[in-house]
Order: sequence, then structure tokens, then C-alpha cells
Amino acid sequence: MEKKSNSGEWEKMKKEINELMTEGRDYAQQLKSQLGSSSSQESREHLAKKILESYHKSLTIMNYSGEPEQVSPYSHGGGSPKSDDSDQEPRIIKSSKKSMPRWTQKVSITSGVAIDRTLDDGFSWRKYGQKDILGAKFPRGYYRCTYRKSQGCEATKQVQRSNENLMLFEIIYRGVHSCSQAANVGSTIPVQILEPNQSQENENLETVKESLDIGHHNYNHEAHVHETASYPLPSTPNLESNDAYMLQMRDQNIEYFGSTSYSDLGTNVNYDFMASRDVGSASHSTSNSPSTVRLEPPYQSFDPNHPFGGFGGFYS
DNA sequence: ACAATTTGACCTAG
DNA sequence: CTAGGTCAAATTGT
Repeated sequence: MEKKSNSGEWEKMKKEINELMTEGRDYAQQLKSQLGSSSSQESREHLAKKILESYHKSLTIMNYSGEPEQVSPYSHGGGSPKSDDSDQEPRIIKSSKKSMPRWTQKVSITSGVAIDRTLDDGFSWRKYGQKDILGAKFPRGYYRCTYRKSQGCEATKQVQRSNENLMLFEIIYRGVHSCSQAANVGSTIPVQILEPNQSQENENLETVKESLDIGHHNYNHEAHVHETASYPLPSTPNLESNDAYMLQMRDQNIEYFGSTSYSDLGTNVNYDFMASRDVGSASHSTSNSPSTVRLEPPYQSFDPNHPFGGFGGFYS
């Protein structure tokens, strides 16, 4: 009777480790898919770092037992609230919605580059809901994989636009793609940072977030956030008017950011910390201008893409 | 006509 | 009770 009172914690640890390993695997997949492509070395380095991080954390958890601060990573079930999370069987990775990995992607849109190639990831999303978030000026869009019914892909994503920065979009991905499209891409994760389980109670979430945004991304000492997506919208003064409209289209495009080749996207890697239900203040994510504003050689041109009234080809 | 989207209602957790 | 998340019927676009 020395140490056996932590059965619950052990369960948590198992879960955490499982998630971490899954994330690491995803990262590895990304890295693998990028090896063949002409991706920036920084990106690969970043991925490698993330992989190592996942492993490191997993090992740390395994070697350390005594963190009572671990809260369930999925505070708010959301998805299916009916089934309780009874972790009974140590089965191998069950398709539990709660165990779904989550990662946040921040996308900054800037004029200069076109996301033509980037937006063609091959992932199809279907909007299934929209909700007004407290404190958030703009509604949050809920999307699911189009193949959810066909192939049972449970991947979902949420798109939330910043209150102030219309060019800042926070896309939260949940779950992994199990559809053929995912297989095509090879990596379910776009290009962002997966979120371990340490997203517990971050008192200063916002602070941490912003800090990470500007000065905490010291992963690549040489990477100057070259990834900046640009959109043909900054030219419009009255974004707020059409923002709602554009937002939708935007998210559609943004979702495709990263995946195959994210040579030119404005994705700001940020550690995502579940905002829990604390929207009251979290909504104030003033992602001031991150140093991501980078004008890359204009591959195509943001002209052809007219989101105002007629998206390039989508709207006739 | 089909499929995706829209919008409101409903549900559950905190 | 409130807020977030999902469902489902209605609508719209192609």
C-alpha cells in the first residue's frame, strides 16, 4: 500500500501519453510528407522539434507521477455530451471524441501573396453550425469533414475570427482525418502546433498566447515567420460590413492552409490552450501584429481572386 | 434535383 | 442559468 492511490491519475497519464504519441505520429507524418516536397527547412525543423517535444513530454509523464494539476483536456465535451468519458478498456486508441487531438492554427491574412495553391488541400468541409460566442464579435463557424457520413471521417474544425484583427483567424482542428482525402494528403494536421495536454488552467491564457505569438516561438531562431498568407481583402476599408460574408469564404480557403506545401501562408504557430469555457475574456485575443507580415514573391495575384461578390470560380 | 449552406431550436456541461 | 456545441429543417446556389 504505497502507491496505488493514483489509479485515476494513471488513467489520465495513459490518456495524455496516448495523445502525445498520436500527435507525435501526426507530426512525423507531416514531416514525412514534407520531405518529398520542397518545404522550407525551418518547417521541417519545426516539425522535428515538435516530434521531439511530444516524445519528451511523453517520457516525462511516464517518468513522473505526481501532477495532480492535470485537468481533463476536454473540459467541455461539446460533441457528444451523452456518453461519459469512462476510460475503461485500455484498448488501442479508441475513436473517442474526447481523445481527439486538437490544434490551433492562426492565420494572418495579408495582401501580397495568393493562397491559390495552398487553398487546394483537398479537404472538404461542410458547415454544420454557427454560433455567436460571448465576447467575440464574430460568430464561430463549425465545420465537419464532408466525408463524415460516407467514410466516417470525424475531423472537425472551428473557425473563429479575431475581434479586432479581421485578418486574424483562429482555426481549431479537432480530430484527425480518416477519409481518403486525408490519406491523399498524408497529414491530417495542416502545419500548426499540436496541442499537448498541458492546456490546463492557464490563468493568463491571453498573455501566454500573445507572448508565444511574438516572442515565444523561438523554435526557429532563423525562421522569421516567413509564412504569411495574404488575402485580397485588406484593400477593403469596410471589412466589417462584408466580413461576415467574406469570413465564410475565407475560412473555406484558410482551412486549406498548409498541408502539402505551405510555402506562403500566413500561419502563426501558436500554442493553443483550450480556452475552456472562459470566453468572457479569452475573446480579447488581441493578436497584435505579429511579425508575420512578410511579402513574398507574388506567385499569382490577388486580383483574380475577388472575394467581393464573386470568388474566383466558386460563385458564378 | 442535388448538395451545401443557413438559421433556429435543442442539449449538455459548468 | 448561461454559454458553447450539435442537430435538423429550411433555404439557396449550381
